[in-house]
Amino acid sequence: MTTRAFFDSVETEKRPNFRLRVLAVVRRIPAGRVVTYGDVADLTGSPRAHRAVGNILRGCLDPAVPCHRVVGAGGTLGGYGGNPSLKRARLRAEGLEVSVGRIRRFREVRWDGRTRSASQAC
DNA sequence: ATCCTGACGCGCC
DNA sequence: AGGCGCGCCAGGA
Repeated sequence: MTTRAFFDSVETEKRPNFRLRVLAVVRRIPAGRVVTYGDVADLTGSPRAHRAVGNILRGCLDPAVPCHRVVGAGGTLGGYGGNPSLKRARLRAEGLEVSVGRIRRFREVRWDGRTRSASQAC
């Protein structure tokens, strides 16, 4: 199944597996951009499921899912399976600045979920 | 079906 | 400014 077909199937279903929706959203996050757990929950259609989102990402080992781009509210780092340093490294590798456990210029790098391509001006 | 657990969020000390 | 506690939701036992 193509990526597009996968997204479509997820979008069209009324109440598809929450996990699939979460993964679908996370996969859309452009490199160099971040979203909060709450944002992901919102994009999946369950605005208050932010906590469940973290639960889902907890056991996500799929490299196709850039879960390091999912951060805490306000730009806090959030969790990463006990490897916050790895999360920082990956974010920095994408050009993001992290200081004292917070994403710098969070407002600017926060992805709104609208664009799928990373047309991000530095 | 019920209870418990969190990679959370946010209001309140 | 920082920490604590309660609320919330989907999964798994």
